Amino acid sequence: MAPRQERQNRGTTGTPRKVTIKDLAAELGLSITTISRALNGYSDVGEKTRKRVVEGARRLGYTPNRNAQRLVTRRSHSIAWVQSDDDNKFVDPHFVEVMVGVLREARQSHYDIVMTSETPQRQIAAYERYVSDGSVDGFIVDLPQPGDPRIKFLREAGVPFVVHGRNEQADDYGWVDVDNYGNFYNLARLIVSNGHKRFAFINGDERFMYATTRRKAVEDALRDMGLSQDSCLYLRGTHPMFEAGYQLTELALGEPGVTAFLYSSVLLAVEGMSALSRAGRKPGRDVMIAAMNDELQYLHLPHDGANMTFVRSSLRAAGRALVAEVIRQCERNKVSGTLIPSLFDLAEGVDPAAIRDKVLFA
Amino acid sequence: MAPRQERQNRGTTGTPRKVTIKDLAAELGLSITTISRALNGYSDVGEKTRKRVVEGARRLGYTPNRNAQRLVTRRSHSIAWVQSDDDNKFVDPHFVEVMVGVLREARQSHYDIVMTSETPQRQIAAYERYVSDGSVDGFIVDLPQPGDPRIKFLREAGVPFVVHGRNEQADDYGWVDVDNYGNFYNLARLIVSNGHKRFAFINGDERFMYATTRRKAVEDALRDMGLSQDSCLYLRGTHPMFEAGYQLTELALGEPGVTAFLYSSVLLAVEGMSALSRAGRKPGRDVMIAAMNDELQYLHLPHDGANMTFVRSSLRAAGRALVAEVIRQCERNKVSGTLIPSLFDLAEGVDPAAIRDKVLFA
DNA sequence: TTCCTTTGCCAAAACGTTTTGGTAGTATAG
DNA sequence: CTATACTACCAAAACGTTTTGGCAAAGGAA
Repeated sequence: MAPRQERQNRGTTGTPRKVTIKDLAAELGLSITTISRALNGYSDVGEKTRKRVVEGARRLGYTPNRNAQRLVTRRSHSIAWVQSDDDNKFVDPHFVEVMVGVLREARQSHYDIVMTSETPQRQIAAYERYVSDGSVDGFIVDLPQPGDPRIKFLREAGVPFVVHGRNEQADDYGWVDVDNYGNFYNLARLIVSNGHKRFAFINGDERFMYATTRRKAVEDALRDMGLSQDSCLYLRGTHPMFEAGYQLTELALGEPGVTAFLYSSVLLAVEGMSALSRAGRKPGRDVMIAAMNDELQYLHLPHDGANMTFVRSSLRAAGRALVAEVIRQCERNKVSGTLIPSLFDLAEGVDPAAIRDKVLFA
Repeated sequence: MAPRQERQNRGTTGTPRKVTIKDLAAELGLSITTISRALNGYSDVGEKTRKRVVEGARRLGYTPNRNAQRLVTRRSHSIAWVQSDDDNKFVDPHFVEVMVGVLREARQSHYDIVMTSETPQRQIAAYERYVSDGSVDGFIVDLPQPGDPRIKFLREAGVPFVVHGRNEQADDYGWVDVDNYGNFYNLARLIVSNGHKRFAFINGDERFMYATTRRKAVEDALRDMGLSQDSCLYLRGTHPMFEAGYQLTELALGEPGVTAFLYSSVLLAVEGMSALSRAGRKPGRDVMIAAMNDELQYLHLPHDGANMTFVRSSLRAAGRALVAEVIRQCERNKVSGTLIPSLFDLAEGVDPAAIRDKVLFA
């Protein structure tokens, strides 16, 4: 019978074997238990010993093997962000903006973000895989739709996740969102109270909740003010929102009596501006322009941007909040919603009387 | 100093215990060895048995625990992409374009992409952590600079990695790149051979290799044609390239004798176009416009885009190649460079005589 | 003195896989 | 007939940690 051999490094690479907790224990004449507990800050390790361990780890270049930690603690300290690879999602600057926040917060919290793209048909399969193979602790879900199957799946799986936005079942899960309803309700009132009899509302893609919520808010505002729905020329964009701003603005210019424009994104508004200026309309003088401003980093507002009225809210902040919430769930099993603050930036001469709260959220 | 923690007891989660290989073995009356080997396609498992195992796994919903696999195989099937969080990187559409390719290829190859952002100072520390804790198999490196410390570190660590671009030590590592030198050499010759005595070259940020390589290519082309370096009005942009295109084009318009414009990115070119049209210059008639076209998905070329001359190359393809290369290194330990093909799209009336190869790479 | 805490350390049992080195049993060759 | 090869399975070791349940030694209280 062959004696048990000490198995060595399998690979034929020249890289030296990594130093393990066992090596460090041998070097210091301590048990691996003590090494582990010293490095993890437990109180049953003497102060001198802890110092020795920390110093020894530094000297030998010891880093705990994360895969072993993951196996025994059943925690990966990673969260998955599954993207829908439909050829459009990624080129949306709104998405990139959220990503900056997500990555920044994850780094500060010592979590990893595992990014994947999957075709729309295989989305659920991707979630299923990550849930059952234990490679992540939680999930970020994007752009929820009504009755979103991803949310259904994750809820039933009983795994931590957070949604950027709210659909009709938002009581049942953790989310991060801006006050779409309140903001657009206020914007519609603001436009009307500034004397405009008819305005165009150029919305985002109605497949997504944020757009349907905004539409309803505007409709409700009109109704509450006793106005006909016809006061609003409603135009819906597609996702993402490039080009639509220009074309839909041109279209609206052909309609009679439209003196104000409400855009679902500053991106649309900027495109609309060039259609307006081409048509010889001047914002702040001939027409009123209002929009949701998501603080897209790369977008340089035109010089006459001061003539637009914005509800401003940071998508980066939303990204950070997403990660913070899902980590909270991972570590404390508590689910909550987070409303991202919004501010009104009024163009010169605009009367704020109709706005219920100038600062919606502090 | 981290606060000391007391002993923890494992919380009683509500979720049911996951089914392990042991459960499946017990269910089927087989050893865990056989289960493992059956599912991993080894030949020493009978065909009937394999069927039974696969079917049983499906029935019980068994998925191998990825963390256990990672521990024992020393393979994570993940690759890290460490971003430099300098507030600008992410908003660059070029980056997003690469990302689409990276994520797509990773999915198809069953690898995960672990994305992190780190401040420039802490970059190396991030690489160090990932190298030593075993959580990834390889790395993607972006936007190399001359003497890039990240490349130095990864080479010395002896770990698989691939660089998008080449610096002066490109023989020593795997890379994916476009033929920056050849393309810009040809573009400069093309401009001159079409009769232009003086042209503006609006380049990217010279901190990065792609920009310095392009500059050298243009200089060499002028020298090889026996022309003074003064034939080229050289203007450098910063990274990323928003706004610069407009301003630098305006600046160049103030210089005498400039009849052609060479842009390092189609993004700059589009911005330059509006400066040109504002100045009443018409591309294809008064001025010649040439640019590198990275096929940015979201960028809609203006209607008169047909009057520009492009070298076209897909950043998505580059993203895919990056992942393919690093996986190749992980699995076969072989390092190689990949040149992404480029095509010339000539504007109407442009004489291609000066181009050494119309299709640089097939 | 005796008894009870507290302090500081440790051996061993997990965690869930893959891989090694087998061994019966059957088929094939000589 | 025996020797050999192949087929189909398995027990146990290993991967590198964390956590459990200890146990001596020292200190304090009675």
